[in-house]
Amino acid sequence: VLVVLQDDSSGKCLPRGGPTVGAALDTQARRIVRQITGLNEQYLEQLYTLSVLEPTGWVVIVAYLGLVRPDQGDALGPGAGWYEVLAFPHISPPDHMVIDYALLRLRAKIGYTTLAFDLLPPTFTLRELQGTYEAILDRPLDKRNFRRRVIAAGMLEPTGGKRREGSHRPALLYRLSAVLDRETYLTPAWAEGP
Amino acid sequence: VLVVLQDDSSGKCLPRGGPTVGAALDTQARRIVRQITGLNEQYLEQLYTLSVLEPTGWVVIVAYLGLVRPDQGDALGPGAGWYEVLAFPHISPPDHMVIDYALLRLRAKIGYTTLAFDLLPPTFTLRELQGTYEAILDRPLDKRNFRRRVIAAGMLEPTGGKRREGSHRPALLYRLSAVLDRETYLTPAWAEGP
DNA sequence: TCAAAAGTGTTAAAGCTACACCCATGG
DNA sequence: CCATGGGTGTAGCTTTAACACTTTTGA
Repeated sequence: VLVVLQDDSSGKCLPRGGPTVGAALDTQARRIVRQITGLNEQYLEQLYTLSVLEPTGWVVIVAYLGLVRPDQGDALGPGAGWYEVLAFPHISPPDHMVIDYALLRLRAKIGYTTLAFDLLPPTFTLRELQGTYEAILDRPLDKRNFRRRVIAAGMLEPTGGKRREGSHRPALLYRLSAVLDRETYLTPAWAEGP
Repeated sequence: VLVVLQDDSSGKCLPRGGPTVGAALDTQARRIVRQITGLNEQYLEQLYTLSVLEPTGWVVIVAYLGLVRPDQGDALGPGAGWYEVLAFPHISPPDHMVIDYALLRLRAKIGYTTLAFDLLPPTFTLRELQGTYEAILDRPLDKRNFRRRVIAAGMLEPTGGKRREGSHRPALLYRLSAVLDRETYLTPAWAEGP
């Protein structure tokens, strides 16, 4: 599990952007992701708003969590790089807390949502799905129990295709079932206007 | 379950206050609760930050959820009143969403935290505790299962006292066990400075 | 034929739900 | 002695965790 950090006057920090007049918060967050990282995030969720006492005065930061599919390219703009969340370089305490909290939320949320699918291509093998969960939770999962759970949850549809990749049995391909309900997400998904 | 609303130019709205320079967000939230309602909240948690397009331009609102013990008085300042969350008067869409979301979070969170105890006096009967859960969840709970669960969760300590109130068997009194861990709260509890 | 990952069932333990009666008290 | 709310146990069901072998393929 990697996180994007950018260069800062004194080290590394999370990508950050100033406000724009005339746009909703979520829109601004998407803009900042694109401008600073050049990435196309698959999912964006507001995390927490904190106030920080900086040399110039109090600053209010609205933190967001964005998920990026690794197969969508990982080229970053200048001054930015990917870092392991479990061993990232020294950053400011507020940024550190935001990352810790993002990981906490992500870990809790993949348990009752389909968030993990936002980190995979539209079609994938069960092993890839399990690998995504294992990377986020940072612990191994039992293959049989895992498969039984995701199938029982009705999240999967077989595409009918297979993928051969190596000298062994090919894996069946699945896609996320169309009948996911985002109502269990426990995050407000309200329209904020343009 | 009641919510405080105050008078607004065109109806009712959630208590709201402008920013103060030189204070952390949580501190400001506490100040606003005290100033507008005069209440002493037992618990305060940031809910969500939304941007709203008002006649004067975009406004960013950092919404908080505060819990108030009913036994701590319910006298409100002028222009404010208590309303049933399940049947409150017409309010603006953003305020409506904040209330809906607050109730959603509260309902989810009493399941894995000790939040309900913030709505009770330090010492209480099991029936009072169950009543708190039932009011929040808006459905009846089984007495035996409820008692078994809260006791198994190790949340309770008998005080040794009883409470007689009526022509029937007196109820044993409990307090919240000192060994609660707030680490399951899934909310960042970071220090923001003064 | 071998190596390597894909796929597949069962069993035991824990947790959850539903449900009915006796207990202590005041009037 | 009766009305009232306080307190208690059990049985069926569902969910979870642990665990090992067979299948298909390319080299």
